Amino acid sequence: MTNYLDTYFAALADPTRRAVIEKLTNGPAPVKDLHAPHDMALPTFLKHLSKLEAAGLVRSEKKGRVRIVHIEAAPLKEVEDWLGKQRDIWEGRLDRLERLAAKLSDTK
Amino acid sequence: MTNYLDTYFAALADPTRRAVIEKLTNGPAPVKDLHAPHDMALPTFLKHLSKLEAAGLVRSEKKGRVRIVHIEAAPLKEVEDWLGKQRDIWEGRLDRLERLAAKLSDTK
DNA sequence: AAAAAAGATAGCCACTTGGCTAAGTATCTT
DNA sequence: AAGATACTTAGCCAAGTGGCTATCTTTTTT
Repeated sequence: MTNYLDTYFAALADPTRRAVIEKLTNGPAPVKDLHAPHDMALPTFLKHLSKLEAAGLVRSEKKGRVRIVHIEAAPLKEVEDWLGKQRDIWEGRLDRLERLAAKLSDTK
Repeated sequence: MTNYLDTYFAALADPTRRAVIEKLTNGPAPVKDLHAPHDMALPTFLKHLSKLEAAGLVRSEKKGRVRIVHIEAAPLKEVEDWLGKQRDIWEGRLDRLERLAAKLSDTK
């Protein structure tokens, strides 16, 4: 039962990788640009990138000698949805079934 | 610059720990009950719990020989907010400054 | 007072992670 | 054709993670 959420959360549990995501929300970028602000060796940075890509949070294509990376929206939505669902419950909101039940008992 | 988000995401990057969070949204519970559905030794499970508590996603007090665990809402909200912020940008929505700029250039 | 219940602590292990350097492979530029 | 650019690959390492068993300690229960 290894959920995709595992890899999503794991991929986001690192400041370097979150910074990459943040930058990519402004549009695709080549590896070099993404690497520039991070004070670490390129191979180290590439490991972060490939972890993001393995998780499916990011995709990339190579054009010439440059690799262009772009964000993948859907997974982040999934993570957000999981969190939202938990919040709905702990905030005491009713889920659909409970709403329906409440409605039915109202009209009786 | 080690953000709290690091530990939040890391703590949530495991199905056992997310299951605990899910269960706790329905209210506080003792360690035994939280452990029951998970097929692993208690000490192993306790490590997961203490990781959740170290991250601040959960708190607990001991009453007699039982430890009652309850969820902490604020951190999950923070995680959700970070994700929401990213989505706002990649969906092409404008942030406050940009809205302001747009407004100003409209009225000129 | 003894036994059972509920955790806590200690210590071991295989595997992953995040960092590095060194060296290789393409693809432009000059 | 040579040199510079932009990655890529390989291999090493220390620290962290998730799992286990065995052994306490502390409350209840009987």
